[in-house]
Amino acid sequence: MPIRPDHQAIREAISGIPPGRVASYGEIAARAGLPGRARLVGRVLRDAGDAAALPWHRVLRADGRLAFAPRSRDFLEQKRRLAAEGVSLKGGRVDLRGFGWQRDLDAELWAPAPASPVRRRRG
DNA sequence: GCCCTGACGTGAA
DNA sequence: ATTCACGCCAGGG
Repeated sequence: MPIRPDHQAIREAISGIPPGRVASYGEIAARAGLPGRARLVGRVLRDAGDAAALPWHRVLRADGRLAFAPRSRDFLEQKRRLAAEGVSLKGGRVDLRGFGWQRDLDAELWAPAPASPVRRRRG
């Protein structure tokens, strides 16, 4: 069985998603050093199956929707596991601004304006 | 090798 | 919000 550095990197990236947070396929691919290879991430997960101790439920599409058909067994299972970590779906999607692992730049800028001006020198 | 199908992403209409 | 067209590329037939 030839080694698959790519797959390994992807599995590691997935393992790194903290509980209660989620990441998109593309994000994982990028973190694994494989930008643009979102589909490969899906492939790896399919191959891995439920047996692998990977937090597969924390991986979803870039728009916050789960990758499975809304009434499929897998969809429900993923939804259940996410709920168990406090991640909920609203309108069938997860709010990436709240649960995303690497929140995007817009989100950063949107960040609640510091209630108090940042580092005021002693106030 | 060619064609089709994907646990995808993005931009345009 | 939806649909479409592409880009991507590993596998299966």
